[in-house]
Amino acid sequence: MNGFHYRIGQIAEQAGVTTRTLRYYQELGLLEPSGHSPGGARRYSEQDLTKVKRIRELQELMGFDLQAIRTIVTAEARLQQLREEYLAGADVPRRHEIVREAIRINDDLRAEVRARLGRIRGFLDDLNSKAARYRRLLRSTEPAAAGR
Amino acid sequence: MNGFHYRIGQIAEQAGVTTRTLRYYQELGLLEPSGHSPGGARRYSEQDLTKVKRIRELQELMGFDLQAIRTIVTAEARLQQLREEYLAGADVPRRHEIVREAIRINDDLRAEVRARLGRIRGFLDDLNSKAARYRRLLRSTEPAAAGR
DNA sequence: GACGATGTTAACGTAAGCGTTAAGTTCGAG
DNA sequence: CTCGAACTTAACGCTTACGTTAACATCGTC
Repeated sequence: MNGFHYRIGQIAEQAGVTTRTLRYYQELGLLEPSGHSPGGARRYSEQDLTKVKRIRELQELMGFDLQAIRTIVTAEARLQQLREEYLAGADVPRRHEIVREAIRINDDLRAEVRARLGRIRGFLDDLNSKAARYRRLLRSTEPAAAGR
Repeated sequence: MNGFHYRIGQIAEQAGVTTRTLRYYQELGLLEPSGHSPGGARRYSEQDLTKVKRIRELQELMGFDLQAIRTIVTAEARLQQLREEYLAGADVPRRHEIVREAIRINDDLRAEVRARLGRIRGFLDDLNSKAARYRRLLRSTEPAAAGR
């Protein structure tokens, strides 16, 4: 059902990384390919591609190292696992446990993202007021120029 | 007038870095101490501390490497130089040139910061909708619970 | 079934950003 | 003037996140 027909080179290109990077992520336990060819070559799914892009986002936008990212994606994989258990009709206490953990991880991450967002906003505000100052300075040396 | 009485260890502590980091920044031409003691020890000013913090912000918030940061802080140092020339009564075309360059650098940086801000916002939106889904999932398995 | 493109593992290499150590010098309080 | 804390340069070390190369296997198209 869930197809995994993509080769490593294709996923690498789509994600904007190299094949080395994908193998390295696997080494770290960050991203296991969804399947393998008869001969043993890695085969990836579209979900895998999404995961790679997510890892990159966490790296570039949040500046996390791969160990921290592993914690996050592991938690998310657990939720995926829950969905399967859920569909298979797992016992309720177990479901609760996993969802609560997912919520906790998600909330932590959200808090960090929000904090970062705030800091960047402040940084941008600084830049904006600097920009205004620069332009005032420019106008003050060029007082008689009308709009063009 | 402009005092530079701080020792490297004090600045390092204030900025949350080590002395090694400050010396490394100097190696890279990122931050020259404002002065020296008679014996040759580095002496920093409060402005220097501000610069260090700025470098750290560009590193942590924007993910720039130190080479890119060097370009930015160099441009800002040029503006500082302008102020001195300005006060000394430099010729107008030169002032224009430098201010325009400062504006260009500032605008480029602002564009990058805004882009990053947008991406992080999108990322946060994703997390928020995920959070909502998780909580719905939790409520669906716990239908009869009132507020506690 | 040939064969070029693409894949495999294993190993060493590399750049950035400092950490650490060594061996000596200077600072400043008493 | 002394003496411990803080500084100096110089050099090698270390971690992360891959890049690169070698030597070989497999894929899939003709």
